[in-house]
Amino acid sequence: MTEPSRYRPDAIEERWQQQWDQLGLHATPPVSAPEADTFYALSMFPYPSGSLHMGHVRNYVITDVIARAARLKGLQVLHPMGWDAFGLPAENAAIERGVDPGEWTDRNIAQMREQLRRLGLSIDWDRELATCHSDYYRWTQWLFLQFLDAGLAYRKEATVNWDPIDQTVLANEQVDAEGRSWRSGAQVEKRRLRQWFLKITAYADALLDDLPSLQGWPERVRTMQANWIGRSLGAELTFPVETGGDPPASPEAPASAITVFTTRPDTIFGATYVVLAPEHPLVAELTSDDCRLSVIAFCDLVSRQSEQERTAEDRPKRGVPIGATVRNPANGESIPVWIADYVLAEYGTGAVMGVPAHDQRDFLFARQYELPVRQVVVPEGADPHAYAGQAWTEPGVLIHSGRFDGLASAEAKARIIATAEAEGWGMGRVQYRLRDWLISRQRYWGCPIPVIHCESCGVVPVPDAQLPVELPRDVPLSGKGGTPLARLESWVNVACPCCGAPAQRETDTMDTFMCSSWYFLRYSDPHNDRLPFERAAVDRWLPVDQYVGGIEHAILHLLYSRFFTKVLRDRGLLGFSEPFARLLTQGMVQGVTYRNPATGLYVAPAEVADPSDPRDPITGEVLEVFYEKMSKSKHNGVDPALVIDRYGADTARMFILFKAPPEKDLEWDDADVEGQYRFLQRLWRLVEGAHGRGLRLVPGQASPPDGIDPASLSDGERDLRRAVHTAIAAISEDLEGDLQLNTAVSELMKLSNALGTHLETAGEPVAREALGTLLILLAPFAPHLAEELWQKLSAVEGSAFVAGASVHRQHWPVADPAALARDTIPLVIQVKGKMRGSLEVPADADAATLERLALESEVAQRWLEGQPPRRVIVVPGKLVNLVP
RNA sequence: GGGGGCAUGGCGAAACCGGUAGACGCAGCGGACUUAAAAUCCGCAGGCCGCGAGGCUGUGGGGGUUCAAGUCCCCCUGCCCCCA
Repeated sequence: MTEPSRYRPDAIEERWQQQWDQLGLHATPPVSAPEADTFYALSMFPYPSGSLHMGHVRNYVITDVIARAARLKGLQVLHPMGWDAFGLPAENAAIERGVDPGEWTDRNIAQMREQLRRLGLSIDWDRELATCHSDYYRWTQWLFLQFLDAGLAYRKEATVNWDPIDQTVLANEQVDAEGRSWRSGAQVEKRRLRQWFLKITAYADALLDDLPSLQGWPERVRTMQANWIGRSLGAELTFPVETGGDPPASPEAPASAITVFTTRPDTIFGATYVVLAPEHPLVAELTSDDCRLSVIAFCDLVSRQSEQERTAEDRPKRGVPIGATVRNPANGESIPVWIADYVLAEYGTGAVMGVPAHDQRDFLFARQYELPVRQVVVPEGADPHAYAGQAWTEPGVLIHSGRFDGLASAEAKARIIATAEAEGWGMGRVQYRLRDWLISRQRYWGCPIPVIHCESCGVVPVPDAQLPVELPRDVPLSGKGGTPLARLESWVNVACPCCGAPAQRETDTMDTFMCSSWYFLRYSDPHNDRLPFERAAVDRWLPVDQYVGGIEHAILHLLYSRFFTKVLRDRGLLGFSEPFARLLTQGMVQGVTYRNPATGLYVAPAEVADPSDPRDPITGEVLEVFYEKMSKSKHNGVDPALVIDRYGADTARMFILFKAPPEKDLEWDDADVEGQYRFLQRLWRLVEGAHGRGLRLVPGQASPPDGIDPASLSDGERDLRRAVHTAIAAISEDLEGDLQLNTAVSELMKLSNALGTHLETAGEPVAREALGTLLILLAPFAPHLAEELWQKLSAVEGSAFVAGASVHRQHWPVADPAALARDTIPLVIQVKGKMRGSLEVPADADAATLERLALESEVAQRWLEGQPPRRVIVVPGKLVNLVP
C-alpha cells in the first residue's frame, strides 16, 4: 500500500502551464469558422507598474473563466493580453533614478507577465502588444493622421487644464469634480496654450444615440456616459449693442451684437442684464473708458481662479459692469452688460442673459449687485405675486411675457425660438456638455504626434513611409520646463516633407488614452506591418463579446474607444459601430483595514496581535476595523504571489470567484481562502478514492450516459445523476446569463457534496459520468486541478499528453431533462399563505389531485378544524394554499 | 440640489416570472477518530417561547396591493456612486 498522495498545487500548476504552452492550447485558432462561432474575451489591459495586485487578478480570472468556458462550448476564442505602457510612472522613475523609461517599462512587463502566467490564464501570448513599442505606436500615429485627414484632429489655442505636478495639460474628463488631476491629484490650473484636440464633439450625437443599443452594458455606465455628453436643447439669442466702447459702438461698427446661449429661451422677458465671460473677445471692444481699469483688474483676478471656483453654485459670484448696454430683442428693453466669473468662455457662446428670477447663479449675482429681478415664469396654479425669495428654476407658466403670457414653458420655448428665427434675432441650438478631447501632453514618455511644422507649408503630416516617428532615446529628463523633446534639437529639426525647407517636429506627445482607444482592434491582427489591422480580421473578431474591467473607466476609456470605433468605421477601416458588445464592471478587492481612531494612522494587519480584539501595537488603543480598497498607504494589501505560493493559483481563483458576485466589491478574508483550499483538497481526495477503486474515465464519453439504463438505477444513483444534471444546468446558466460566477462555484460545491455521498455506492457508468462531468465543469474555474485529476483518471499509461486528451479540450456537457425528473416531490401546504407543512406527492399529479391530497392531509385537518376552506389556490409542482 | 444604486443570520452571500427566506461557504457549537492536538468525518445552527410535539416572530422603518411580498406600489431612514 502506498500513502495516498496529497494535493500539492506547487507540484502540478507549473507543470500543466508548461504542457499547455507546448501544445499551444491557448493559441487563437485561424479563423475558418462562421463568425457566429467566434468569441472575443477581453480584459482591460494593465499599466505595467511591475507588480500585479488583486484587482488585476480578479479582472483576469473572471475573463479567463469566460474564455475557457467558451472554448469548452466549442467556440473559437480570442483571449489576448497587452500593456498600456506609455505614461508618467516610467518617466518619473527615469527622473528619480536615472533609468531609461523604455528599459524600466520592459523590465516591469517581463515581471508582470511572469506573475500573470502563474495564474494559469488561457491567454494567447503570441498576440501580446505594448503600446510603447514602435511596432504598435507606429499605428497609433497612422491613426492620428487618419483623424487629421478627416478634419477631426486640429490645433487651437484654448484655456486648458494644467497639472502643476505632472507639468502637463489634461483633458476635461481627466479632471475630477474638485478640479483635481485624475493622476497626480493636484489642483489643476488654467492656462492658455496652443494644443491638439480631437473633435469628439462631432460624434456627440452618435455616441449618445447608440447608447441604448448597448444592452449588454450596465445601465449605470450608459447613464454616466449620457450625462457626460450632456445634450441639451436651447437657443442662441442676439442682443444688439446700444452703447459702449470708446468710441461708443456706432452704426459704423455694426459688429456689435452679443450672442448668448441659453437653455431657457422661455425666460427671455426676464433678462435684466447680459454677462460676458471675462475672456470674451468683445470685452475689449465694448468696455467704456470709465470702466476700463476695473475691468482689467477683474479679468486678472479671474484668470487665477479654477473653473470649479468660478462656477460652484454655493460660491459668491463676482463681476463688474463694462459700461455698455444692449437691447433685449424680445421686449426692446435696454439692459446693462457685465462680465462675471461664473460665465465661461468655453461653454456655449461665452455669454449668457441674466435672468435672476429663474436661475440660481443669476439670482445670487443680481442680489449681490442690486440688479432687478423680474419673474416671468410661475408654477402652475400659483399666485403670480407670491415672491419666493429665491429663483424658480422649474418649468411653469409665462407671465409678463407679452403675447407669450399663459403658455407653458415647453410650448413657450418652441414659440419663442420660432419667433426669434422669423425675426432674425436667434435660433434653436443643440448644446453639449462634452468638449473636444485635448490630446497634447508636454511629456516625454508618450507617442510622438507625427506632424512637422513648416513656415511655408504649415502643419504637414509625416508621410506614411517615414512612420513611425521614433521616440528618441537618451533624452535628459527633469520633469520641469515643458516638453523634453523640444530641447533635443537634432531630433526637432527636420526638412519639410513638402518643400524641403528647414522645419520642426511637433514636440508634444499624445495622451495615453489615445493608445488605449484602439488596442482591442490590434489584437485581431497584431503582427500586421502594412496596416493597423486588416479589415477582414477586425470584422471577424469584433465587437468584443465580453469586456471586463473596472468601473473607473466608465467615461474616459470607454467613451474614447467608442469614438475611435465610429471614426474608423466612417473611414471604412472596420464595419461595426460599437467596440464592446457586453461589458462587465468588476468590483474592487478590499482588504481588512485597521485604523487608530485617535491618531488616524493605519496599522498593518500583521502587527495586530489578536484580530478579535484589535489594538494598536504601540499604544494599546482599540482599533477601528473595516474593509477598504487595497493600497500601500493603508497597509491592507494582499500580494497575489504570496497567496499563490501558499495555496496555488486554483485556490486563489476559486476564492475570488466565490466570495462575491463579479460586480460587487470583494472583501479579502484569509479564513475564506483557507476554506476554498479545503474544498479543492476534498476534490483531490474524492478522485483519489475513486482512482483507488479502479474507476477510469473514457475521454469523450464522460457526459453521454453510455451504459446507463435509467430504469435499473438505484435511488442513490438517481440522486447522483440528478445532482450532476442540476449542476450542469445551473452552471451553464450562470455562465451564459448574468455571469453569476459565485453561484457557479457554489453549484460545484453542491455537486461535490453529492459525489461524496453517493460516489462509492454508485455503479461504474453513473460514477464515471458524475466524476467526468464534475471535472469538466470545474475546468474553467480551477484549470490546473481539473487537468491533473482528469489525467489521473483518463491518461493511458506510457502515451504522450496530446491536446485532445486535455480536460480543456472536452465538450461542455448538456443537462438531460430526464435525469432531472423525479417520481415524487414535496408539496408545500399553506394555510392562509403561511407554510404549515409539506407532503410527498407524485410529481405528475394534476391540480385536482393535489387539492384533494392537501385537504386530506393531517396539516389541513388540524388547521381547518373541519371547516371547508373558502378558497384553494393550487400551484402545480409547488404548493397548495388553503384559505379558510 | 438632480440622477442612479444598495440595505437579507455573527460574517460573505443565495432565492426563476410574486409561491417553503437564508442555498453554498466562513466563523461557531456538539460528536467520532486520537494519549493529546492538528487534519479528517458525522451532526446542529435566524431570533424568541416550549421538556417536547409545536407555536410566535423575522429580509433597514412605516403603510398598501394580493390567497401569497425579500421580490410589486407609496412614504421615511441610512449608506454608496455619478453629475452639479
